[in-house]
Amino acid sequence: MISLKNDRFYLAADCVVFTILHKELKILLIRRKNEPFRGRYALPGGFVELHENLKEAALRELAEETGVKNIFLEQLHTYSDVKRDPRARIISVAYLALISADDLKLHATTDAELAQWFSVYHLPELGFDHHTIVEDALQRLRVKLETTNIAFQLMPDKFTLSELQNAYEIILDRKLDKRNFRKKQKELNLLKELQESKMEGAHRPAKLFYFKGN
Amino acid sequence: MISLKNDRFYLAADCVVFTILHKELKILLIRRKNEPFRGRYALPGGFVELHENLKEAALRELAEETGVKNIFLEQLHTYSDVKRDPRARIISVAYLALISADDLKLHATTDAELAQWFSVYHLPELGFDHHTIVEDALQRLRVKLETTNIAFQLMPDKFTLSELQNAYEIILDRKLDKRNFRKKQKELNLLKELQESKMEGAHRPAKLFYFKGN
DNA sequence: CCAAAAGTGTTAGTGATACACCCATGT
DNA sequence: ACATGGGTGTATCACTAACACTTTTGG
Repeated sequence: MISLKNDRFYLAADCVVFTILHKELKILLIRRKNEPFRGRYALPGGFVELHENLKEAALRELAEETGVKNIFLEQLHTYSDVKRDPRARIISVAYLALISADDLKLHATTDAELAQWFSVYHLPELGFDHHTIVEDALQRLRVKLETTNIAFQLMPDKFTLSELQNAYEIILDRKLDKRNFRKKQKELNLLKELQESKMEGAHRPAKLFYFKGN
Repeated sequence: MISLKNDRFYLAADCVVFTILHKELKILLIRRKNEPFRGRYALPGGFVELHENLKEAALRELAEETGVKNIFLEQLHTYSDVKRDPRARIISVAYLALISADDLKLHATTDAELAQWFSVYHLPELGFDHHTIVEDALQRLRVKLETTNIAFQLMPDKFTLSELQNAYEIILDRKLDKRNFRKKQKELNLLKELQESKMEGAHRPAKLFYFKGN
């Protein structure tokens, strides 16, 4: 896309990709190579092409910029302020994306030099209206965490109950009660206990579970 | 808009306007004067213009097609299937709109001949993907009804508790317990009782309330 | 006095919260 | 034996659900 015209709309799909890494809730940002906001960070994303729908565009952009596939995507909101992009009339459809830190490592690519993970609590300055988008996404993530099974999108295939609880605590930014958390998980009946245990550190090994739905 | 080109995107804002009328949950549909789907019904809406954002476009279209102003609007979802409009690549951003049947009468306009209210349970065939949009909107309305104060957007300024309960029952499509409903409203403390009563029919007059927030 | 909708409390059940100790392991 | 995180049950509180009769009016 060399030059943008002022007699039409352009459509972009931008992704707020969350993961949990090093006990922090992180989002993926890309350092911009071009104007506007050259050198600043922004959400991964780009222009939708005429032959694809929005979700396809979001998946394609993510694959190109980060190498990630099979990612969980949910449409968040569409941003349309007339002046949100100085170049032209660009409408951005934002997606909430979740990925397990495990899956991440498998897909590192060449383009990855420009991509970087930031704690949501220590973001750099972002281009466009991307701060607003990130806030909306975080809010949505929290609501969904407490009302759906979305959390498992952030977990590896096998995980311990403490790891799961940690994920909740990190996202909600508050402590949860261990016994109540485990009781609830048992009642929800979404997890299947494995025979394996996770051995690490000088303490009792933790049982591993996987998400079986119901 | 005479002819549409195939080298670009067009943006539309479409509204699912709910109201409660004659004890039914209704949505507003417009009979199409032009191809495609000429003669069929479709959601009110139209093309976004370059100088306005999506919400402004939705409000403008509603005003033009129905004369309604000051309506409650919330962005619902963006629909982008490549083939959703046979003419060109048209992306539709759908809005959930709520209006009190009272406010409605005040704003009837000339264009209104083409606009008509239909029970959500007895819709005619709709053009485009508008059936999907309506279903999504209804689902969202129900969730919001139970988690926010959105219901008051559908009520007149003054209303009785029975009228409010009726609105809930009509939207959720199930009976609610009268005593529990009233107790909950009292606890929520969002209503202010007026001195007036509503006298109609051969029975005890009902106290009127208005929504004061908190 | 009859019909019709308004109005009003109590009880049981279910889910959320608060809280403290023993267990299995590595060093 | 000690340090570390894993694992477990019970009591209280808050919210939801079920349920029936009296009141006020117009006709």
